[in-house]
Amino acid sequence: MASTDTAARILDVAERLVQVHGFNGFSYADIAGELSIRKASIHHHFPAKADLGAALIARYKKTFCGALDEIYQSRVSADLKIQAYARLYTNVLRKQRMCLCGMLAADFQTLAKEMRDGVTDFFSVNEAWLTKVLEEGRKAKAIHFDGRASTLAELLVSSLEGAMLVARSHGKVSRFESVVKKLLNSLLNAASA
Amino acid sequence: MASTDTAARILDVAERLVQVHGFNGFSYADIAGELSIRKASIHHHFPAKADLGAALIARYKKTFCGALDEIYQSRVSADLKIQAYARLYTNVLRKQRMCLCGMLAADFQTLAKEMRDGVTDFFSVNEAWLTKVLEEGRKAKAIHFDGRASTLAELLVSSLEGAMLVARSHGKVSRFESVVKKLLNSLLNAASA
DNA sequence: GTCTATAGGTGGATAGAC
DNA sequence: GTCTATCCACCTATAGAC
Repeated sequence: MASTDTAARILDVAERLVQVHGFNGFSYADIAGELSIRKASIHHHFPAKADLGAALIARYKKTFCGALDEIYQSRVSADLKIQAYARLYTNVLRKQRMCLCGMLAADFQTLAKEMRDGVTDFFSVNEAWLTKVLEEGRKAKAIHFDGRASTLAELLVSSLEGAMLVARSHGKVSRFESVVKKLLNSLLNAASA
Repeated sequence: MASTDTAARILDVAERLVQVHGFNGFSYADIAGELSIRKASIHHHFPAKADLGAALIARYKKTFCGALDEIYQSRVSADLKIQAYARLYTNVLRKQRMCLCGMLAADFQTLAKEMRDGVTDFFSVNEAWLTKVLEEGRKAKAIHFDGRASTLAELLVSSLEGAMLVARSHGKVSRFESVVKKLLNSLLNAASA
């Protein structure tokens, strides 16, 4: 249907605008201009901007979780799974974008409750996935680390989001890549004390 | 003078607003309302919003660099200097704020050139300071790490900024603290391979 | 579903009196 | 230096024709 198609194209443009300019850095007029439609048409699909934002988060989360499932089901060692996880971030940065939810985390205090909950949940899902992979990897002796896997998972998410954030202001993907390489080497290959 | 005083109070309020809501998440009306002055008075001190933003960055950088100097001049070992550095971030987060320049890094694509340059320079200064401390610490055998100090410095800045960003959406300082503890333990106390 | 038209408000910014 | 008054562009959102 044209309806579904329009909604998807609106989400595509809005997603990029949020990832580049932030949730308060774009307007319905920007989307309308790019798609050569009227602002009112966007309101038909997403009555309020918060509705659009919530839909963006839901779709992004769904796509991201699909990628996580795919990585998890690939029968490779845990350290390769973590590397594949990091590549998800690299691919976003290559498009000169920030992670959608990382960007929304910056805008957090200005968001409607539904959007806030979506952002928080996105990070929780990521941390839960990493925690699982880390624990299994430690059990299988594929990776070595001390302490709680959940803390290490939180550290990985934090560091990857932060590396994207800072790298964007330097305009260098290479900087992100060297930092991530260092991060994974230090955290996952370090000999247990 | 009342002038200087007013300008400083404007910067105080604006700084908090940027750190909490982002550069595109507040207006001159918000500042005027809090200080019970008129918007025109703010324009007298800072004609355009970009002028206000540039002044915010300059002041923040100056304050931050002062703190860095103080830490550097304290005659403690490098690992304690790094810990003191991390506490600078913790103190910001305790006030329920994001690092000013971390927030502006999210808004980066929407900023005027002067502001962009200020943000980029803030990170460069931080990384240069950390690189110096790390190299001296390695030489003195106070800390141990492999590879280039500058890469580790970039990783530390990235991770601290990211940990603030994500912790804010969880509303927990304790999460930030445990992540930072893990980060410093893993990176600075790891046995050299 | 998409459009025109418009409401009702807020954004940053300026002119000029005091 | 601060104010009142105002400009105008833009914002989110809605009503109603097609």
